[in-house]
Order: sequence, then C-alpha cells, then structure tokens
Amino acid sequence: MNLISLHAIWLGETQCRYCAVRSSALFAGLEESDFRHIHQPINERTLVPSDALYRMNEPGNTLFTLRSGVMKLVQYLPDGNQRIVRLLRDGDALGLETLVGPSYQHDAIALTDCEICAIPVEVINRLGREQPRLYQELMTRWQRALSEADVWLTQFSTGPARQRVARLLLHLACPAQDSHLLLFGREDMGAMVGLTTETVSRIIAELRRQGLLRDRGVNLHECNREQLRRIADGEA
Amino acid sequence: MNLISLHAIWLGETQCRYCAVRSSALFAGLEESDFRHIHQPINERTLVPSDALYRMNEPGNTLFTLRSGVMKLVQYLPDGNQRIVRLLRDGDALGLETLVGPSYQHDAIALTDCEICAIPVEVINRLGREQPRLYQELMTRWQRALSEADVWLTQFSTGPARQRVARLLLHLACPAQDSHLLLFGREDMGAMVGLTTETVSRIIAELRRQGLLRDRGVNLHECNREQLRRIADGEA
DNA sequence: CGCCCAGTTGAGGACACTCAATAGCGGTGG
DNA sequence: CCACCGCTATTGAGTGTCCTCAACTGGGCG
Repeated sequence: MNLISLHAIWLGETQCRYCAVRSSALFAGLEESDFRHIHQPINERTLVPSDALYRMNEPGNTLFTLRSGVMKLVQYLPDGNQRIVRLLRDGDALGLETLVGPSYQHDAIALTDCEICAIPVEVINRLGREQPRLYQELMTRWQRALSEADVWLTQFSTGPARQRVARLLLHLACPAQDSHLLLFGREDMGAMVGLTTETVSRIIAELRRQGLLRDRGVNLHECNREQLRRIADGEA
Repeated sequence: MNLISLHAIWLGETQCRYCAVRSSALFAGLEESDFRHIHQPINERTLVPSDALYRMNEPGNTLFTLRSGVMKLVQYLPDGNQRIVRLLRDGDALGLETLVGPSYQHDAIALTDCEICAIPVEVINRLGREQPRLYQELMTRWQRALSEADVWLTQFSTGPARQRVARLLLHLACPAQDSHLLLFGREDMGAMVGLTTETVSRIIAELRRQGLLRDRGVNLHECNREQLRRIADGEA
C-alpha cells in the first residue's frame, strides 16, 4: 500500500475533496462545507482481475465507488451456472443494497485492475441527514443501475446470438470514440449474453474473418461500428 | 370517478394518512406530523387492462404507487418486438426515474384493473428536505426494482424454455399461499421470458396435460409447486 | 349465425447446445 | 533454451430445442 492510499484511509475528508473522480463520483455536488461532516475513515482498495470485492449474501455495511477499472456483478443459478447481471465502470457505485438491507446481492468481481473507495453506510446516513442533496446523488446511481439492468434484459438477453453479441460489443465500445474495445474471456461474455462460450467464440471468430473486428493488442480490438449496428438491429 | 377518489384528489394529506395500503406504500413510516407537509393534490387513477399509465420517453414529473392490480413495464427492440422488463404489484412504485430524470423509461401498461396514486415529484422533494427518512423508503423501492430486474435476468432469461416458464409460474404464484396464480396472455408471457407465444403455449399446454396446472376459472390456475420447482431447477 | 381474436397444434428447418478434438499461448522447470 | 504443462480459444460433428409459417379450434360478441 502506497503513501497516498495510507493517507486516504485516515483522511476521507481530505481525500474526497480532492478526489480525481469527484465530479463523477458519489460526493459530486456536495458543498465544500459538507466535507467537514466526513469524520469516518474512507478506505481505498485495489483489485486485480478475478479478485472479489464482496460475495453474494455476505453481510456488509459498506458501499463502494469504482474509481477506475471494470467489475462484474454475478448471480448464480440453481444448476451452478453463473449469469453476469451488470458491468460497472469508472464512477459507478457498488453495494448500494447495503443502504437498505443487511447483505450484498451479488458477487462483485474485478475484470481488470480496479481502484475502489469504500464508504461506510454510517457516513452516508450521517451526511444524508444534513444534506438531502446526497440522496439525489444516490438515487441517480440507483437509476443508472436500473437503467443498465433494463439494457441487459432487452439488448443482451433477447434475439438471436449474433445480435446479442453485436450489441454487447457496441456496448463495450461505447465509452471510447475511437471504436476500440476491451474483450473479456469468452466464458464471461457468454455469461453476459446468456450463451455458451463456444457460441460466443464462433461468432467473434466469424466477425473477425469478416473484418468487423480487428486485433489491436492484448484483448484490445477495433470494431466497425456501422456494420455491428446493422447486425445488432437485425438487418444482417 | 366515485366520491372517494374525488375526495382524495384534493386531500392528499388526509388520503395518505388513512390510506388502506399505507403500511406498504411510499409514505409508510412517516410520522403523523409529516402529513401536514403534503399540501399538493395527490391524484388517484383507475385503469383497466391495456390502459397505459405513461409511455416511454414521455416527459413527466409524477411518480406513482400501485395500490392494487398488476402492471407491466415494457421496452421495445429496434425490430419492433417488445420485451417486458418487470411486473408491478400492490405497493410497488412506478416512475421513480422522474425523481432524477425528465422522462419515463418504459411503457407502463395495466394487465388487470388497477388503482393508482399519483404523487408529484415536487411533493417528494419538499417532504424529503424535512424528512430524510422518506429517502430510506424511496431507496427501498429502488432496491426492490433492481432486485426484481436481477430475477428477470437470471430466472426468466436464462436456460431452456421449460425452466423459464416454470420459474415464471412459480414467481406469479409466489404471493398466494394456496398455489393459485393468474395467467396472462401468451403473448405477454412470451415477452416476459423471451420466447415466442407458440413455445409458451406448447409448454403450458403440456404442463396442463401432466396435471401440474389445473384450471380454476378465468385465467386462474392452481399449480403443483414442488413439481414446478423441480422443472425450474433443471431436475426434470 | 358468423366474425374475430386468442390459444393450440403440426411440420419443417434454422439455430444454438453438447461433446470432443485441436490449436495457440504463457509460464515453469529441467 | 527448449520441452512440457495447463488453460483458453477455436473448430467440427451431431443432436435437440426453439422458431417460423400455417392450419385449426373454441369462446365472446355483435
């Protein structure tokens, strides 16, 4: 653990005030004066791929902000199969459920290196009492999660395999303007769109053969957005 | 519109205080004194099947509580197909998204006769400023919606058709202890589990032939929970 | 009585899954 | 440095499921 995060552990007040992602993070929009109310330690954690931040049904009273990286939220089926219900990226909140319930509802697992802020629910409750505005911010997070859940249901769980994969690729490429995207393991991608790893592999291999997907390094690819869009909309 | 609802329109303060579903509704947990802060009209509406409460992308600043009945939230795919992303029942909230955004994110359509309270966002904001506790209640609604969304993704959009339908039936029978459940149109059920109406029809017909589902009136059925559970878990 | 709509059933084919074999890639140890 | 191992991705063959298209049924209602 480096000096900066050591520092942050004991100085949540200071840390969040100057946090690099503050404008997109939970405390965005809080007044300077509000930071005086944060007297509790705000931990910082770093994860490497496949690390779990928390597990399903694990009791907890900490919510998290993802400062950088990508994480998956996983739930399991009776037969042991897993289904990825959401991806989280910079600025997204994890573990909101601990604000209203005793335990976490998913496995939260890192897909890339991740930096995370851990905020005790206690801090939120105290701050919220003074600053209802914080609740606006929280509700925005909740809405973002819900909206994303709807996308996963309509885009990634409906229609033929080619369409689902194409939609997923577009979604993964979305944040970047240059059509570059990070591909994950085939098994994970299968769990995202409700298909087997073989089917996903076949489709991606075919897209590569058709030139809609070009290799650009380790798991990094460049895609043809227009063509993918046509496939995603069922026009091909 | 009957006398009671006419009354309710102008007396939100009185209405919510004595509301029949108050214990499970949005204002559950508010102190008596808090009701004095409701000075705005709280409308009441009734819907019949296929009525729309609101439409996707429609601007709005009203959120709703479903006092009785069942409603569906629908989103549409590029090819015009619809996908039902959630069902709402007694005590559920609709239109939470207007608390943080300008417009609704789904079509909200009645599946049965419905009674609904309409609450202006303005009222929530004013009340929330005085009573942060209201936000706890709101966050509970949000969490319920999100949790339901996860169920739809893992239970109703994953695995073979028989399992999905069995899980849906169990879900619909869930609130009743006597294993009675209300079946909806095959088209709607298809849109819930991501299958065609024909496939759903075939599966339900087969379940009936096997005696796992018995007719008990108009769309009302009685089901064999244990057997359905075995199918849902892939043991049959 | 006949229309209309929803549900059911059938036949055929496309699609995705299963099982199995192969290929590629990075790491480890001799 | 190379041989080997383990893991992931890819590819193939065969099967089963689900979709499409189409016909038929039955109840509700004008």
